[in-house]
Amino acid sequence: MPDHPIDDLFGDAPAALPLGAQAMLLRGFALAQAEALVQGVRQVALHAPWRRMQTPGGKAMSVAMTGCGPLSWVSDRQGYRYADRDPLTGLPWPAMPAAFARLARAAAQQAGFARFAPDACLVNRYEPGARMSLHQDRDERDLGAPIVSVSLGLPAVFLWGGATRGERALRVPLRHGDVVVWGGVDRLRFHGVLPVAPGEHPATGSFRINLTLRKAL
DNA sequence: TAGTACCG
DNA sequence: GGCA
Repeated sequence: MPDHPIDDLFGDAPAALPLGAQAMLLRGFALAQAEALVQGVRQVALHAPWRRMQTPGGKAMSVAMTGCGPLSWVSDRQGYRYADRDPLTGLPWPAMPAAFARLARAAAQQAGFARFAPDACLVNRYEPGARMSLHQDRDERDLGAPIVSVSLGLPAVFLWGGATRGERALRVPLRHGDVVVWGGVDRLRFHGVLPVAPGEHPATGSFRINLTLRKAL
């Protein structure tokens, strides 16, 4: 039996599910905007190409990334940071598509965070087998703003952990159009993504796309 | 340690 | 899944 009320979310569920005191899964929240969001991702990737970043330890991540907005998150042997230019091209990151910021603000408000104004969007592209190990989003200056994470295309299992790496992580299935918002006391929760299973989705083909919107400054 | 290897 |  589950030792958490939402330990198994593979079945049908309400449109909004609490993952913590200040963390919420908004099922299908981005569905109506999904086409515009995917088109925005294509536009961003034209100017800031997909690349697999290196961890500070020198290992390549399995997830291909790009970004948009005044700032975007980067990782290399030097460490994690936000940069105002794409290290690959030397150019400023592409502007954040209006649909991204609009969706993020609406999702944040729905989850109880008013006036969320993201200035950074990290775009993650998962091919089958790609994963993200348990980590914290802690490179933003102002940890008062929430994180808004939008799932598009292939489904994935989201790992929703605790304040320490050791705490058992909840397994949350995420599908096309789902949005997860976390902030406040849950802002530094560990989280990750299990390896994505092979498949095809009408919106994204053989990929899962994840938009992660933050206030970096 | 936003990763992988190896062990049970 | 847990450990280094």
